[in-house]
Amino acid sequence: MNNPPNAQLLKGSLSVMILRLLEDREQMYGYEITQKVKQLTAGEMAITEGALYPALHKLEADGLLTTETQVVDGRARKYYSLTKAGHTEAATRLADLSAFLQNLNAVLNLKPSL
Amino acid sequence: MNNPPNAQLLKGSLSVMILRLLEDREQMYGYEITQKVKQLTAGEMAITEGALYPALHKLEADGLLTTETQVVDGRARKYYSLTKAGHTEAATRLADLSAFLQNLNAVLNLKPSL
DNA sequence: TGCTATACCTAAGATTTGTAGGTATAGCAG
DNA sequence: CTGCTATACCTACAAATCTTAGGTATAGCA
Repeated sequence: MNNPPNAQLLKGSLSVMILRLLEDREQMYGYEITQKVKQLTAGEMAITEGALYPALHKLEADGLLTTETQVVDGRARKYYSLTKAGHTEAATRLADLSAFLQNLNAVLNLKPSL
Repeated sequence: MNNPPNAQLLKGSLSVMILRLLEDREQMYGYEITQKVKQLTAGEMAITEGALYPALHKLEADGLLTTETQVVDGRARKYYSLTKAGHTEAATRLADLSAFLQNLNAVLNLKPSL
């Protein structure tokens, strides 16, 4: 009933996913991000908290995210949202990722010169 | 005239690319792989030797590749080819990568529930 | 009382990669 | 013949990212 943990494929995509999710929803907290990713991938992809929280802290330290803590139902939530620099960076990284994936596909499909 | 080195996007794709290239060409040597990747991506992607050679050695140690050294034009070349286990592993990793990319796309495009 | 879900966090280690070197031959330009 | 570029291999160290494996705490249900 439990899907296997993520393979170690493609490290480096986590922060891009975080930025993209926050582009779309304006404000999210950590646990919500883990659940959203599970939902969007039908449970096939799971973000571990040991990766997520350090990544969020780094993005905040880099000035791309700001935080606001709220208490909901007796539990603390730390909401993250994009700064102006975060919006810019999100666009840049998505473009970079898109270019990378095109190149990756060019290598894996091996169309030319054959 | 020199393209910037690869961003740190998507670590973990190097060994998959190696396996895929060897699926297609049966036999390649290290330097040839770096040139092939440059060619396939119009110079946009460059595999560094500091990443490539350790990766090749690991794949060989894992029993996925075998080597054969030849001297061509006075220079030694170390040709790599897939073992039987290497062929199997190549197929597995390509399938895993494909699944991962679908999930990644599901997160980045954010279609459902909006 | 205990388990699950919610919600945050960190430390230690593994893995992968980039940077920065090193060695050596061949060939061409000056 | 000297120096530079291309070819062809390699390693060591550091940086970055992620997994594993914990820890803390509240709420709710069995």
